[in-house]
Amino acid sequence: MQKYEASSSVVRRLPRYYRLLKELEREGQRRTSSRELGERLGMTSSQIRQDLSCFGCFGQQGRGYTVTELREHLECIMGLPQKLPAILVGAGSLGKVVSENVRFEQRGFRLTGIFDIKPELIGKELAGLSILPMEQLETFCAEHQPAAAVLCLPKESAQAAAEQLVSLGVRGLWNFSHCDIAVKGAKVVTVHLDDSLMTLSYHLHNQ
Amino acid sequence: MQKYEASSSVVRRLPRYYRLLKELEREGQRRTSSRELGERLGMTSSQIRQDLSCFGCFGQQGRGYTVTELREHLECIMGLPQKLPAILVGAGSLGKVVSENVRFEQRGFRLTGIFDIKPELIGKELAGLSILPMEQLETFCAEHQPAAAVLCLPKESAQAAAEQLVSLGVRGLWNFSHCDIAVKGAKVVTVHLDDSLMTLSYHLHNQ
DNA sequence: TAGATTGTTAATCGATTAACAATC
DNA sequence: TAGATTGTTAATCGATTAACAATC
Repeated sequence: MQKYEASSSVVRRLPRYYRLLKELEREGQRRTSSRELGERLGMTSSQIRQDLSCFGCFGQQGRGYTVTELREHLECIMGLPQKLPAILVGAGSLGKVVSENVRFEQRGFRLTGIFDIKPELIGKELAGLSILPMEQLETFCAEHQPAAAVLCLPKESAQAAAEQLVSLGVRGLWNFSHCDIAVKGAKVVTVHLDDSLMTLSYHLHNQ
Repeated sequence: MQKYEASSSVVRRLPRYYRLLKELEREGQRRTSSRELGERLGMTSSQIRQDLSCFGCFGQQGRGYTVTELREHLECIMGLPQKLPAILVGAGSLGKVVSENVRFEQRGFRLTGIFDIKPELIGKELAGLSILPMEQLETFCAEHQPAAAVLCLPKESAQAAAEQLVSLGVRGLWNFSHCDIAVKGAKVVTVHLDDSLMTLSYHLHNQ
């Protein structure tokens, strides 16, 4: 596994590049250039070349890039083929939508377990998995070694659950709880829907 | 309505400040300082003072900030009390969760209408509103003048719906469709769950 | 008064853009 | 060969951090 040196500004843009390349593939386009990519994304061709250069050389001077080839390279850079085992903690309405709507298999993960604390949810099926009680979390993790966990918990219990998960070997958290989480030894990516909506409010308020 | 000059880096941090201040209020704390805020958020006190200075002077030299006062200022800066009328377009599973879980009233908006194209959803209730058919969108907008719309549509129909909404007077779009949207005359804030998950994959893949 | 902390100006750092030699 | 476009180095721009006078 190759390691790269890229700033978080660069990493945040990789999925956009990936999305556009898949779109170009659907449109049947074979080759492209940093100029074309830049135009379609509303950014400079310089930035695209600069970003890609963090990871290697994927084009040909004078000829540009092969769409499929570049798309595959981006997939590998982001680790999408690895399909790391992941679990979902919290099977309420939000957890349900996330488990059913997010295409984990195409995004680097494989959902292998779903947990909730509520007795009435245990045994119900979600995304093809039977919801398990939190008491089984420890033995499940020992057996299946999930690398990541999706947190769909109320904010009061999120931090404690995060710490438990990390102690059980989880290295990445995708956090939907309405709070920030701080844990040592794991990467946390938080989705703050409320923050996103507030920035929209800001922009509408300030012209 | 006062206009401010703040970069998007600053705007993105405002909700975090706001969240922390509400937390401090819950903890019963009266006063705080840029040093304390910075420590709790893992950033420098300089940045916090610099960010706030885009909008005015909210502290006292030597004494810091009053928690509640600063929280109220942030609320006004982000326009949270304005409660702009907003509609939801697309009442599928994602739209359902968004309408039921997002606290629009505390985030600058008021949900006044929900629309879907599927006949079997029309008339059903969601977030206290009866789902309306898309055919009524135009007359509804003429009457209620929604300032914003939440888009929970498949990516194929998102762009066209966005354009229609903007032509009907909508000035802001909160986009959950799995695509980017480009419209003139409106602010678009897109929530790319897939992108967020891919950055987690990237970080786990690259150590 | 002495210590603390703001708001702001200056210095530094990092990210974006421009330029260009290499070469397809 | 001439035109196009990469990968990379240099220049510019913007954002973050440091420093400090003002003052509570």
